[in-house]
Amino acid sequence: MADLDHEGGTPLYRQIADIIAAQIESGELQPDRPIPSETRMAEEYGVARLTARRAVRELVERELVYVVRGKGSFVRPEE
Amino acid sequence: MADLDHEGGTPLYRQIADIIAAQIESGELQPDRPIPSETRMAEEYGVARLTARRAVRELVERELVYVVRGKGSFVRPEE
DNA sequence: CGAAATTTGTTCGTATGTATC
DNA sequence: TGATACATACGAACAAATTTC
Repeated sequence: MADLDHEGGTPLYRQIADIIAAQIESGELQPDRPIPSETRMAEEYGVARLTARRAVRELVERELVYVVRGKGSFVRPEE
Repeated sequence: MADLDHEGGTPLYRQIADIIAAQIESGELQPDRPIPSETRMAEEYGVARLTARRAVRELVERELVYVVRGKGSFVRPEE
């Protein structure tokens, strides 16, 4: 699992964000349920925590995720 | 705010360092109080974090600032 | 009540690659 | 050729909120 392209074009954080986004849109990750923690994602995809963190930031900017400090990051429910 | 001269002569990092230095000398930034973080400065002046970092290095070389890893950069108190 | 574990938040430290002047 | 500057990425330290026991 979690084969990222370390070569050219797409940054790792965006690749990860795209994977999570797909899981949200497929319903694999459900509204108001947590997505994997930054630490978990870092392990999962073999990246640094900060890179996982950037992926989460991307998802927040895409309005797919909201974050609660000390608790986790969650799938944003539909309007 | 924070209009830097992207044209000729003075490097961006030195321009930023000069701005911070002026704020220190005016008392706007006080001894043992933090100066803006590298990330903050990067946003503020529209430069890369590494460029902000070079500005901080300049200030350290001028003995106006000291840096503590994981905490921040601070105005160096008078002798 | 408190201590520990988990999780996000923020900061500086470092390295590589690319582009521009 | 060298200095400047940007983007990405990993590492390390510290801080704060939350949960669990």
